[in-house]
Amino acid sequence: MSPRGRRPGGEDTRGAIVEAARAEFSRGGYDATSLRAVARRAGVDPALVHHYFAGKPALFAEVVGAPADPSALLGAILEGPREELGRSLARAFLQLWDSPEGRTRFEMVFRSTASHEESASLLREFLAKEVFGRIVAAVGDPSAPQERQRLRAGLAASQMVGLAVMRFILRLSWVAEASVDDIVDEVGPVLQGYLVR
Amino acid sequence: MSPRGRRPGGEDTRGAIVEAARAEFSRGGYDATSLRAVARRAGVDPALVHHYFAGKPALFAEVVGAPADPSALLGAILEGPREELGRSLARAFLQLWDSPEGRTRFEMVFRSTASHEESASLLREFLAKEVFGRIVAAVGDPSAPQERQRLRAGLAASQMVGLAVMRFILRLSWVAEASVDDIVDEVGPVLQGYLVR
DNA sequence: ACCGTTTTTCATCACGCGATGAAATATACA
DNA sequence: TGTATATTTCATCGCGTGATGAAAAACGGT
Repeated sequence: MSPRGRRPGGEDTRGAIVEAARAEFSRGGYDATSLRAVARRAGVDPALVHHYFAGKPALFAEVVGAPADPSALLGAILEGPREELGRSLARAFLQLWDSPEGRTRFEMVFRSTASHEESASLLREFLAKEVFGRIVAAVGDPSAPQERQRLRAGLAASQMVGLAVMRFILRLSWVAEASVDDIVDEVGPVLQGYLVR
Repeated sequence: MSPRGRRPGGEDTRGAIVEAARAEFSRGGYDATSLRAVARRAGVDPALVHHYFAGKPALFAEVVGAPADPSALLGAILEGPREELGRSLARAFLQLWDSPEGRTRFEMVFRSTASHEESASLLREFLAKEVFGRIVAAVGDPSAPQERQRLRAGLAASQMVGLAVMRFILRLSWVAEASVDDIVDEVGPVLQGYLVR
């Protein structure tokens, strides 16, 4: 490969490794991704990956830990008109995931979640606390018991997760090839029904 | 382990291997499951797995290929009263998956789907053709373009898949611990709205 | 009682994995 | 210039994997 020793130009090798890791993790998930494959893609010796990151878990944490955090996005939606909440949510999530990086991030998290119990816990707690907990708190409908509200919020989340699975993982053509607008027309009212009663 | 040679009693060793494989595939999916782990669980030498099955793919095919086929179930539902279709579907799928073996099968297929592109194609085609294609054909609403109907069927499928992911994989407590009746009350009308307009 | 067949373990092979410590080279700063 | 430091590859180790061929033991039919 390259000669030994430090490279001439001021290249961001560490960044290249992270980028390569993101690509590899997003196809195949956690277990199926090898440090050697990451190194290969980054054009780098496997030992260098170990030099920068303590091990595979640390590398994974680095990759998923740099979040385009959805809190801001969510806040804006929750302050919009209440009768548009379902459609706004649907559109926001779809646009978030339809971007190339969002899509990549979703696939990555999903695949790792499926194959790695630890990731599932992380994602579960994040979703419950940071996303849907906030929604429940914001659009609270006092006429229903809290249990019911939470179930409804969970089902709204289920609809979005299922949608993403169909569109990005399973790629069922009826869903994968539909336009964002058409999907928002259908899913918006459903979310509205779950969340604002 | 055991002495060499054939075992005394008329044990169904092949069946034990299949059972062990089912258990192992269902936790960890395709890639993360090793033939050695299957053999270990079955109390058998790894080479014996190879004796009965040509290799890992063949073993996997054997395990997922024995289907409790949902066609019959589906047929019964489609002949029931149309205004109950959403609730019937929701209840049927939930009961199917809530049984221990159904749950296991779902986890297995899901994990393999997530980590193995080939499985995703299989599942996609099966869902489109055998399940939701039939629903669309049966409850066809001529006032909407076929494209729209198919999107709606796909979204109904998404809701059920997402529900199962939340309940069985992510185990978000709000959804995982709810009763079947409560979920049917909420999801039934949503499916009804997607499918029968 | 014999012999062919089936079932089972044993002993390997080659390979890819994650990890580690040492060596080589470029940069940074005095 | 000289020397400390950061960056990078090299050479391994030990382990688990999927696969294969041969040997041993029980069964089944005659």
